[in-house]
Amino acid sequence: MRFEPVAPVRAYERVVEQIEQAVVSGALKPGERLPSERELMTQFGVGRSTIREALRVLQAAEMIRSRPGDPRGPEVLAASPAALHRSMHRLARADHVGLAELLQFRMILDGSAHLLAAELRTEDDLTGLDAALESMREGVSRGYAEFSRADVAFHEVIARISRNPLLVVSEEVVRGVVLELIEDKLEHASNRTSLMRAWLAHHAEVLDAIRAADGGGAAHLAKQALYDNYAEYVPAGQRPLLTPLLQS
Amino acid sequence: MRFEPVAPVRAYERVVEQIEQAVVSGALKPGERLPSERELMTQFGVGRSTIREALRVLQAAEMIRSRPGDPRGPEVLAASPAALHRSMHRLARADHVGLAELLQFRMILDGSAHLLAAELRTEDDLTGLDAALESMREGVSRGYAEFSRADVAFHEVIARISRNPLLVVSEEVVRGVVLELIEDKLEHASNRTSLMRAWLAHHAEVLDAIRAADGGGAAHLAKQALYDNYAEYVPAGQRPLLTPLLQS
DNA sequence: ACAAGTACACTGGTCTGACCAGTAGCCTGC
DNA sequence: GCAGGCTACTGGTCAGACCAGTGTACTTGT
Repeated sequence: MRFEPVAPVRAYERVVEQIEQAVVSGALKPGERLPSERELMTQFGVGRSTIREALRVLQAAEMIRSRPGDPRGPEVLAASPAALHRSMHRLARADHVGLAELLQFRMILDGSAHLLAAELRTEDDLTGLDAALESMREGVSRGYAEFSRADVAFHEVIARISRNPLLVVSEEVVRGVVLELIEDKLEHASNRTSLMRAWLAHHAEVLDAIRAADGGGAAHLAKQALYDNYAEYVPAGQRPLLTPLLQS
Repeated sequence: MRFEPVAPVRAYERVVEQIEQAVVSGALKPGERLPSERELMTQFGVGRSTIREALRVLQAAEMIRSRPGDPRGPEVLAASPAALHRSMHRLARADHVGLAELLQFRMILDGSAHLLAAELRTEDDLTGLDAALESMREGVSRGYAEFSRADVAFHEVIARISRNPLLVVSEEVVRGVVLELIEDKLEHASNRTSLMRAWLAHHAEVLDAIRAADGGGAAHLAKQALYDNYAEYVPAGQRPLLTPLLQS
């Protein structure tokens, strides 16, 4: 017989627990309102600071939102990937996670997203991709910022077609962190126009593979493109981490 | 010229921002201590309730931990996947992320981890895997709980060999969430011994592929095993989401 | 009758001050 | 040298207060 160590349970944790339970059980649906802090304080039988700390925790988890002056009370929010985004972002910026690991992870996610997109795409999806590619083409002549935004939009369409929110969020986060790490180096790139043309050509190729429902081909193109574009920023000693992904 | 809507910035948010910045920039390393609440209150020039709400937010993000009575003050924690786990768990229990998406994501992660492991494994890694497999073999006769723990250990070794913390953490989190979702169904499985034997055989097969440095083979085996074991719990209509991943 | 404007009751955000139980380290007494 | 108590702190909680802001209901002007 072993005994478990007991942790003291704070009052605000009990409050969080009860409210969270009400939300995940569906007793409180998104859009509904919590009682005001002063009302909660009498219902739970604790002081207002305790209630407020509990609400802060729930607010940090994107479960509720409170606005000063609103007599209807704090609002229950729908589940959103924002909290996932934040915690993954924090983890990715921590130590032991360098550009090599991020790029490796992104190759995995991007490759899989392209594979799924090629297999699952509908006709509507294809027209959406056509439109995204078209605005990239326009973006070439309208400056790097515009082009970059169109590029992001293209990737988002791909991720959406794969119909997996986890994939979408993870890829978005990793892409953001990668760009943060190398944006200063990208700034100095002199031949940005030719880079944009190369990117455009690559996306056209990917779109062809997706249209042909060639999942393996699309995945390989995506991973190869990431490698070609970013591997130069990875320390040479770590590049062997990336090459195995290019084979499949 | 467009103007952005401005959101009122709360005092506690500024406090969170500054402390978080100090942590991610490395000015405050894990194990170090923050000043006491009363000291922070004078440094930031705000009241204690504001400081406490900020600390609650940071604590909910697993960045700090405070114990009453400790004169050294709140402790800065190392980056941990706990927050990621919580937010992914919450998202998984919400709509739009069901078992199908989780399993799909896990097939991607697990497959990639096995691929990388097969390509990057050293001799030491192989002996580690042999040991893990051996304790699984022992676990068969020592009950499901023991076997399950050895199974988890095996997966952790695989993930570690792939040398990518993001992959390790993501896989761990997704595996945990998947198990939570179906653990009640697994409880009732009558033929657990034969299930364990099948799992064991599969792991031996995977280990052979890794030993042979056959990345594609190991990845395919891993994904196929996940599909074989868990697809029955996925609604039939969503199973086509999983099959494309088995082809590569 | 209706629109515009105003008053009010209430919201969340913040501060102050207080009390409590508990801890870590010092400091005594042996 | 060491066991035991002492003390100055810690975080957890509560109570009460003030403020700027909001939504609503009511009043007012037309």
